[in-house]
Amino acid sequence: MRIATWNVNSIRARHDRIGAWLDRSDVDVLAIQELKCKDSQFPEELFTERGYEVSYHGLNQWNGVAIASRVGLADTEIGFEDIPAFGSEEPVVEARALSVTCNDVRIYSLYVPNGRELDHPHYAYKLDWYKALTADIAAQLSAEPEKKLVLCGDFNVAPLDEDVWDMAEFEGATHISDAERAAFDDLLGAGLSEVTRQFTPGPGVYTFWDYQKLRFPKKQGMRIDFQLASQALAKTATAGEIDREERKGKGASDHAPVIVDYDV
DNA sequence: ATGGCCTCACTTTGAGGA
Repeated sequence: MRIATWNVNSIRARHDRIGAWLDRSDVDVLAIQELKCKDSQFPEELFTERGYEVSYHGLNQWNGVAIASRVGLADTEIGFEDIPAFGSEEPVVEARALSVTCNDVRIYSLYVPNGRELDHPHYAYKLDWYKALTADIAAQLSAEPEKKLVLCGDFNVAPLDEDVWDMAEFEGATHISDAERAAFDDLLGAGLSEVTRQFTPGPGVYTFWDYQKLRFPKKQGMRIDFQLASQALAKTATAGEIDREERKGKGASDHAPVIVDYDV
């Protein structure tokens, strides 16, 4: 079973590139983040024409998550237990989490909040979001230790110093702070292993390159997109890759697809 | 040439991204 995660940065702007990528990537399941559209604008035919079922959740021009599968797709859940809301006036639960079951594997598509600045309310929201997600996953794996489950997504944390091109550039910035890295580690502590790094070792290996300042040609990126699998699933991982070819050329997303093959 | 972006919307500037 071949599973990919990809922050596409607008499913409408990326429509043709996503179709071409599906045609050549041979993935069974694709977890998508940053749809940047509401449900009524979602291009279902992009997936159904290729034999994929698809579940999606988009509220407006921000965020949005989906999962497409050609090996079955059941029990769609939007959000997770006690998912935090954001906003001071009228807090809103954003479209950042969706899960489905494909071929007996519970699969999540997650778009973790960015955090913006260390002293911004969005940063506290990001940490709260991690905490609630960790509690939900820990409860599931505690109740069912052999459950096959994988969190796919844009985690908006660079767990290691080598996951950014220059730590000096990130002094005082989000994505590399101790609290964010601790939140990511705590999530792993719920019973998950990050399965992509073993197949794509660094340094200098990234999943995101900013559109600005020629970050991609200069090889200045960040590793922030991952697959976190429960032990029962992680032990079946046989191969993985970051498709940085997909970052090339006009009209690319700023994130590359991250693919893992599981022997299930 | 020593800086260089992209997407969306009640667009023609501002917000958000990371």
